[in-house]
Amino acid sequence: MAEFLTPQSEDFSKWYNEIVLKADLADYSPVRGCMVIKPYGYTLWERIRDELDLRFKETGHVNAYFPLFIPMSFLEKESEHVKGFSPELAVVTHGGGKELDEPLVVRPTSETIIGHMYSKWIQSYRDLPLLINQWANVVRWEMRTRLFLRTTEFLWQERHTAHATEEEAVEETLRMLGVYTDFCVKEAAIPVIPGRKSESEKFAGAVASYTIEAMMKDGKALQSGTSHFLGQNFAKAFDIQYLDEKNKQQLAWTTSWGVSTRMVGAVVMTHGDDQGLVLPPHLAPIQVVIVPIWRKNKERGAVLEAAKQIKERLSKLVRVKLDDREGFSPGWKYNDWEMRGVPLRIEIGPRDIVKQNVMVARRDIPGRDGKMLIPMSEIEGRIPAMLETVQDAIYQKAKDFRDGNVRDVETYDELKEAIQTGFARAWWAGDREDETRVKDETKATVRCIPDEQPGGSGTCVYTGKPATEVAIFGKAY
RNA sequence: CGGGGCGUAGCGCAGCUUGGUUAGCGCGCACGGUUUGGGUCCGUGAGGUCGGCGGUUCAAAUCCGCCCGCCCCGACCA
Repeated sequence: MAEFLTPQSEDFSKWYNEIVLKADLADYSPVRGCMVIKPYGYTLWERIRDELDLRFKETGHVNAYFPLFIPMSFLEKESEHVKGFSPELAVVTHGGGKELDEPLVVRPTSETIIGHMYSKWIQSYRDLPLLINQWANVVRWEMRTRLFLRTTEFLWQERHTAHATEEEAVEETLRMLGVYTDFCVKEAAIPVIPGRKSESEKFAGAVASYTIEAMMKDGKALQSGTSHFLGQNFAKAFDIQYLDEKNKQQLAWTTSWGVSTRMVGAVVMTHGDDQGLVLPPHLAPIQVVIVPIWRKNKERGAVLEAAKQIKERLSKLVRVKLDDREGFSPGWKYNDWEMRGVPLRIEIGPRDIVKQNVMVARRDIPGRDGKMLIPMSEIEGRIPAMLETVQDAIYQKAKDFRDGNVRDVETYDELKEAIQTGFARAWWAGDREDETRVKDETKATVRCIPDEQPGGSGTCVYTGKPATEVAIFGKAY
């Protein structure tokens, strides 16, 4: 069989680029660093978006929209924030043919403009908490870009909240990390390690950043969502104050958190194989594809009719597509849909019609092993259940892979070895400078201080100092 | 910004070293037929400022100079 894709083992990076293009997720744009998200990729993003949005609304949030342009001076109000973002800002200096009095930045994130608005909207403790989410595009002028993983413009959701007390804001920050974790596990079938960001990795302007870290199939880490406790930093900068029950002015506590189109890349690199994408059934734009088969022209009508009926019956339950394209052999279609990661394929031909069966093939199990005959009368009962089986199976597979590539290490040498193929977990008591040195020496960074701690204490893998926490180290995207 | 690679049909490439017919090949695309249980076969056809500009030459895809763009690796980042 001819090779359609560079095998992952040969060049993972090349595999990724090829599959994103070939599966029609995205295409390069004429503008450097930007991408066009094609319908198939966008539908996948819509599925991610819808699932997250549902969860946001369940946790009491509403959607709104804030403008793309932000006055430059807003960014400058929070010193850490501007320091972090200024190297990657796109700045508009002209409008309507005239130079602007004040340059506008294209939002790299919206803490500042939302902070400004919140200060207007929040007067009393009765206005709190304020919980607003927006789905938007943002622009960060990155030096090096990759489809979905890091593009100059990307889509995301950013949710910004303001609270009366520190406890409530911290609770919100952590609660949402839980929501992201739940989404990743249940919908994207991606095992993640939730935890706290180290000093040097945290968000510009945050008191503390939290993250969910996922392991890609090449052993590298992908930060797949972040949640920030902003303390009163932005409340101070934007004067977000409220009157409490005792008629005293108080500064609010704010949080922000986001998930981006990078999640698409995470799905691709967590589940994909040498045949192409493997999409989790809960997010797959097409969950079941029906491929009709006929030998002679006179068989065509009956097969197509049966295929249509199956589609009709299934379409009430799942996202199903009938591939009735002419001029492509069934084998060609099998490969095509496998490349696109469709979780289940139903093959139906003359033999099946006689026996009232259909052949169902699982994307996650290649070849004959993944095929089974099921009676046509049972498809409504069996297909949705099989989708759940696939969903669970690919999660378990990803989790086994992840767990098999996280090593507990005690020495620096062991750490260096472990991060060649995955993550290292080690006692850690280093500061910002230690982190930088570790990065320079190993190319790996502290991905997070995981929520799940062994307890007790140990010796820091780098400094040798007593440590009370373990950290996850890995090479990152 | 440093290092590497590349730019010839929609995609992937050959041709360039050693300048010389009408610039080829595979895939894809269009049409006709054949076929379809794991990437069918045959035929016909459309499609090119050879990345751009300049130079050398009787003659440039090919040699020289400058520029532009893209991809990969590194420094920065969700």
